[in-house]
Amino acid sequence: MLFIHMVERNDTDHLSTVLKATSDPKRRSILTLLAQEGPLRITDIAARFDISLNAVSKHIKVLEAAGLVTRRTEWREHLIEVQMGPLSLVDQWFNELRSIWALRLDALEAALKEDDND
Amino acid sequence: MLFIHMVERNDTDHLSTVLKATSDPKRRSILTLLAQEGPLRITDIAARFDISLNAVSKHIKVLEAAGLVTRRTEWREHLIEVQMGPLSLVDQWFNELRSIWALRLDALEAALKEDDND
DNA sequence: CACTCATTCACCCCAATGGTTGACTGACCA
DNA sequence: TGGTCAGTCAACCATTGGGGTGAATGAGTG
Repeated sequence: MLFIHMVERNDTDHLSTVLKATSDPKRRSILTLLAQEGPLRITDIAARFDISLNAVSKHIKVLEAAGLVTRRTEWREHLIEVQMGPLSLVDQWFNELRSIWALRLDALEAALKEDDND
Repeated sequence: MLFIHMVERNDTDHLSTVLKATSDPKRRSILTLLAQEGPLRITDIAARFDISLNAVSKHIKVLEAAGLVTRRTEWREHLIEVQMGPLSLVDQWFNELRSIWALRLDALEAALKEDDND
């Protein structure tokens, strides 16, 4: 089983991890870079940003834990690839929140209409 | 001008703030509560969760800074109301990332087809 | 003016985060 | 086997973050 480190206790935790991972501008830049250039090595990523190799390595680990990135160790290099999957977890939660909110407004509106009839 | 504290230096910062604000499970719970029950006082919110009034006050400030919540000081109470607006900022960024990614895949596919013709 | 209630402020605590440097592992090359 | 390159580990530092307590503010109410 690959991606063991990506498994989370529950969805709430995973959602938190994804949101936190994307909340850092540098990590978002990394994701964008990977999206446009395809799989890259840690070293390549470090070269683009004014950041130490070590710092990039840590960022990648955070993204990896969120499942936003996977690692393909090929040859002696680690190829890092972006993954869009986890984003839908966020979409899902947002839409849930929005629908809960809309539901309440609908009920409120209905109640007001009811009031009109009195 | 209302919502001065909500104004951010730039969109990137605002996006980070929104993502960070939503990355905390307790804050997400607060947002959900507000979505289903409508505007509530800080005290009301604190009563639902096993958390001090002070902690809630801090969370609200974080959500407020992200624009995910607004405060209507009515009477002697602060009514906190959820705002869906900032969520679309995240949607937007996600969709941008996805389209950058898709674009690269399309180009790759085209290149492969080109290769077939040789 | 005194009292109460809602919220914030000022600190303190501790855990986590982003960053650094320097040493280490592991794979390939000569 | 010695060298070089990719990446991680370990230790450290400064900052932030979530939480708590107790005092202060500020707007009603009596």
